[in-house]
Amino acid sequence: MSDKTTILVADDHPLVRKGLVDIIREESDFSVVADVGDGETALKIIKENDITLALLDLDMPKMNGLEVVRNTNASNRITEFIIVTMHKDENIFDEAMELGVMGFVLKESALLDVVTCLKTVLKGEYYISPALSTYMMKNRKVQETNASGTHGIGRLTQTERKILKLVAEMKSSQEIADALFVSIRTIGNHRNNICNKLDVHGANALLKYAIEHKTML
Amino acid sequence: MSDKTTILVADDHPLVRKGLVDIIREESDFSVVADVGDGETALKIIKENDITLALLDLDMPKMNGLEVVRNTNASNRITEFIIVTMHKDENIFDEAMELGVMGFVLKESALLDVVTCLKTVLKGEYYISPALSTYMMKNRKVQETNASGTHGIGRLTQTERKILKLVAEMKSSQEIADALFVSIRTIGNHRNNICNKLDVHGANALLKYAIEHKTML
DNA sequence: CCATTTCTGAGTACTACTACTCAGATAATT
DNA sequence: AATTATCTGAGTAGTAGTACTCAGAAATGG
Repeated sequence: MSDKTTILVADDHPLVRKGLVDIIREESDFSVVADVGDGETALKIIKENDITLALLDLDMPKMNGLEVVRNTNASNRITEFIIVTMHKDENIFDEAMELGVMGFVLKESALLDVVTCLKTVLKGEYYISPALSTYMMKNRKVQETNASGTHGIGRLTQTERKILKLVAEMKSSQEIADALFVSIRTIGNHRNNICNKLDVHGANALLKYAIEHKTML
Repeated sequence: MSDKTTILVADDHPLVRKGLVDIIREESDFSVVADVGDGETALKIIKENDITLALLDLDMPKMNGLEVVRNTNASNRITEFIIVTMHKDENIFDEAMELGVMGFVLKESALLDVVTCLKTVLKGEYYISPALSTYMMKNRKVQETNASGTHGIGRLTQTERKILKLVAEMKSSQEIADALFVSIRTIGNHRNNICNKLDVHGANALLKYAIEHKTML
């Protein structure tokens, strides 16, 4: 046994998986110890073996890439995760960042970018596909606003924030009322108070606001 | 007179215009016969002269780049159009494609990419900034779905899909009506037809659906 | 003890969207 | 020439959410 970096590659598309494995094998420091085609198998291997880097496709049978991360996150993990995906979905990107995923690579990137990503993550740094830099900038901006400004969400009470979260999940007032065991009138009042505190107005104003700001809820 | 390719450059920002003209002048096959600062002048020159390629900024005084294209589209035109813009707006991109624009370049691209774009369009091929390839892929996917699948978005018409996109951007029916220059009743009917085709029902059903599926629009 | 905040519930008016029907104009297809 | 699809516009009814006011109960804090 050498001190090579152990890598797991998970992608349900054989051709893509082979491409990934081949390009990684060309690096002498790297050792692909497993390549699998679904999330469940990937999770099993990660839990039972000493995997340094796990390269996970987002769309996989049985368990997607993020679910794999979520299920290993609980225990003390030594594995770092890299998500590979075809789609630039901002919500998925946000969720991946929250889960501590260190690499996020689009399949439209060159294969060599994947190697760059692996090396970067191994150094403990983030590697995000350039095409997603927009999202990163957005989040940074959000955090700044959140830290400094008192205007908005910070002034909401606990109940109000809970309701706003449910609104962001596209629940109707009736559904929220049922979930919290209160009258729909109460929810209506809370929604109004929230609207006033956040200074949002007009049709579906809360729903729109909640969706746009759900990352800071 | 030689048989050089005649080019018009339109951009209201003098510095950008100079940069574009300079880089194009370095190509011996190309001849910049006019550089102007607003859409109206650009349109006039295109109509009265023999312009092969028109490089149009999107945001210009008096008449924007797409409006210039729209106004020359009617007559038998010999000019091919390339739109240059700062913003990645999917709707504008879609509209440009519908108008038959052959090139779409982001200002964040390298200047040399513009030359590549000009040469590509001259060959009769499309040139789209790589950063916008996502949008192109989306459209392709929609067409595939359109051909095969009967369930969902694929069955929507172009207008319906455009409206659904605007809904996903949280525009109200009134805003959409204004944007598309039609009655709000028309938008209402389209929304209803979309709801039926997608089999979604209830309050804000379309908005919820549009937001959840906006990646496939 | 009193004041404030928060949560709860209700009444009322208005607006936006959904749900349904109808219909004329246009363009493409058979 | 007739059919079909699409886009356009309108009418009408019902529902959800916004906007505003009022008010009682419980908890917090001076």
